[in-house]
Amino acid sequence: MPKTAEKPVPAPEKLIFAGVDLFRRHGYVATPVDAICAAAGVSKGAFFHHFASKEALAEACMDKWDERMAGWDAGHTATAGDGADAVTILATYMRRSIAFLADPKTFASCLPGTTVQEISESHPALRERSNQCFTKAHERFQTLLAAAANEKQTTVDTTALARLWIGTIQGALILFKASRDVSVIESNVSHVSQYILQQIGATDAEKATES
Amino acid sequence: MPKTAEKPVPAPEKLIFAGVDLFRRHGYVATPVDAICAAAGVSKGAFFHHFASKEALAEACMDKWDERMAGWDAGHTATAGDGADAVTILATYMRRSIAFLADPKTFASCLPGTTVQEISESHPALRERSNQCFTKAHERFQTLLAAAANEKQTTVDTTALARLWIGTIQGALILFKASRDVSVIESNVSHVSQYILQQIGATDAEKATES
DNA sequence: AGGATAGTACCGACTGGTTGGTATGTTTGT
DNA sequence: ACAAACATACCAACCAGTCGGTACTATCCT
Repeated sequence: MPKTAEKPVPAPEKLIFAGVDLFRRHGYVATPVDAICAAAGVSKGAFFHHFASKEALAEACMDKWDERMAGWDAGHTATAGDGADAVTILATYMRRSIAFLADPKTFASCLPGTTVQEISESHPALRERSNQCFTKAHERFQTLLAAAANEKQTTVDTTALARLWIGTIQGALILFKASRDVSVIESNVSHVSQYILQQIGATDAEKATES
Repeated sequence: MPKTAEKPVPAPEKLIFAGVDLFRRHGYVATPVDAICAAAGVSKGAFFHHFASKEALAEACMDKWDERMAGWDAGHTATAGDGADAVTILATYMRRSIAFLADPKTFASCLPGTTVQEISESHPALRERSNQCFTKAHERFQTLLAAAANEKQTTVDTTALARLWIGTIQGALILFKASRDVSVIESNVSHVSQYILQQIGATDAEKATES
């Protein structure tokens, strides 16, 4: 047996993974440190060895979340970017986002969105992290938006439209959590994506890109 | 002193009032019963005399919230309803909603929206109440929408548009909580109100109603 | 080589404070 | 007198965070 590597996932990573999952499902306040440890298969001693506090773990989770979302965005543009025009890239990005958001397996709850509501007035550092997640996602989307607008020679407030996109997703997720009806996500987000394409000046043909 | 009436606000009402306020600001989980009692100036014994549990109070708060929102909606339509056409009523309703939502004194946090995120997976009864609040608000808005669509002889999915309206508000409030920037609310909600009016088939003149 | 030293990762019993809820008694309106 | 409306003291469970200790490895001194 010549070192048949069996990577021993380090405790911090296991804790972050479990934290993201539990915080998303039960919220920051309602998730006890013990539950995170149990889910990660790690002792409490190890937890506080690697993280100064529960809040510190939450911050790390937020970073992880942003990393994941950035990865998803990058993964998309890498696939669709080959030779396609900017409007098509934007349109397919939005269409794929809908499918991604509506899939209960991968999504159905946004970490910063869930967290910021509870801790907005009590944990300034965590609020700031949540805001950063939104800002980063905003910027990534705005890039696609600006390219499309430039291609169409239209002058639009890409900042406002990007905020609308992020906000629509957050709102749709809340309505989903209340109603348990995934169709809200699809309905709301696709309405807004139509509106955005229209503001950019896309033709009807461009709006209806293949999946 | 011939009974110079000084209505002795009953304890349940005081508790509901304080509950709505605290739950909105700190969330359901992070708000201790003691804090609600202190804010209401009521003893803990009185609390559990009137409410079976913390969850029962939260349900009552949710009802109170719905009542308030319904009152606001009714108050509006009573003012604007005199002889005005349905499209104008809808347009001014949405415009006034923006001002209402963006005013930190009266709003900046929605009780069912804040609550449902935390308790969606742990308190089914509370989740159902939150959903009811959304449904009721949805129905009230859909009425305005249907009247306007009927007036314009346009066929639109008023259910979808009403969900979009509610969702947009929820999303805008999350982004506001993260960024502390009220302009997100104004920006997002007015974009969607433009979209809705456009779907209804309103003229540009109708879209730009006086405040 | 090998023993002392030090640093890192980890364990789990424990602590001090908090929480939702209760038990028991007192006041108040009728 | 009797019940509803309160008040106070209390409890068991729970929670974030601590602390003394162990196992393992790396480094250094002789």
